[in-house]
Amino acid sequence: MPELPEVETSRRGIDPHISGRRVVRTVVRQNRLRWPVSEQITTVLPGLQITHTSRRGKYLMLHTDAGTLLVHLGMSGSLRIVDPQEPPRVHDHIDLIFEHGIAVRYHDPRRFGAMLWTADDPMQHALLSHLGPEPLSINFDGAYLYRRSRGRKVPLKSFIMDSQVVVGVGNIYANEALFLAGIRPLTEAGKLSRMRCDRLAEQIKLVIARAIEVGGTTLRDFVGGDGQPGYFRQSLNVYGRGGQPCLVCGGTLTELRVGQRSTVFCRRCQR
DNA sequence: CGAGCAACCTGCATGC
DNA sequence: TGCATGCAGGTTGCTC
Repeated sequence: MPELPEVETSRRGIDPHISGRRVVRTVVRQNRLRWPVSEQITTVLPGLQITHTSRRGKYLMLHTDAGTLLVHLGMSGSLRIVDPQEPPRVHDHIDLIFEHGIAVRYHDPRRFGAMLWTADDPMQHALLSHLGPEPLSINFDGAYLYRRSRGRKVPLKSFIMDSQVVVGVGNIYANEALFLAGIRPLTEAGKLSRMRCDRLAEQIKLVIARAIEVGGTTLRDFVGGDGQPGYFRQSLNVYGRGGQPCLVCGGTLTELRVGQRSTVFCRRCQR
């Protein structure tokens, strides 16, 4: 599930339940995620207060005075606020149990996610230090895209999905943003005109901002993920619609693979 | 350095 | 019904 909007929705969902609250206990039922779950989650975190939460790209951060918990949801991860007494379901790998009798429960069938502790400035962490700008920040615009894309021969879609270029543009939103900008995904990144860089940056911002808005109203109490209705799905123009008619021109949407990822676009609307 | 691709896992849809 | 296959929203890290 998680692209940037889902991660931000998850952060907003859990934040009011845990900010300012103390962790009293943690339970790690499965420590084999993408990397082994940091032992500090058991040895250091209990007793510490979560001062606040934040997000960088698709990484969630739970801050304490002694360090930061980095959480990544991978491809199938989700968070829920639960009663710690509630029996865990399959793939409920980790509980962070709080003083006031609630728990943040991490669920991840494919275990592509991560739960890592860092005592230092989290932004200096190897996973975060090379990340590109946030798509909704003023640092991300057409001028930036133009500058970064010069000389690059990769397909434009792969380029905007590169987290070193800009964070948070996953497969769904890459497809959607390119459709809205009217640009074909296989366009060589380095050949994109300055004007089209403006259009693309603008559509990336719009599609992500809208998804956060919708996710925020639909998911409210927590999560982002499994079992939740496909809230953003109804507003998708191309993703998952290969072979079906384009909602704008009626032409048949083309589906192919770009960098091993399913890619859908309209030959007529996108040039 | 850039580009392409395998790999990490499980669940689910599809087709024989 | 059972089984094999392929695919899934992410990211790292390998090879060339």
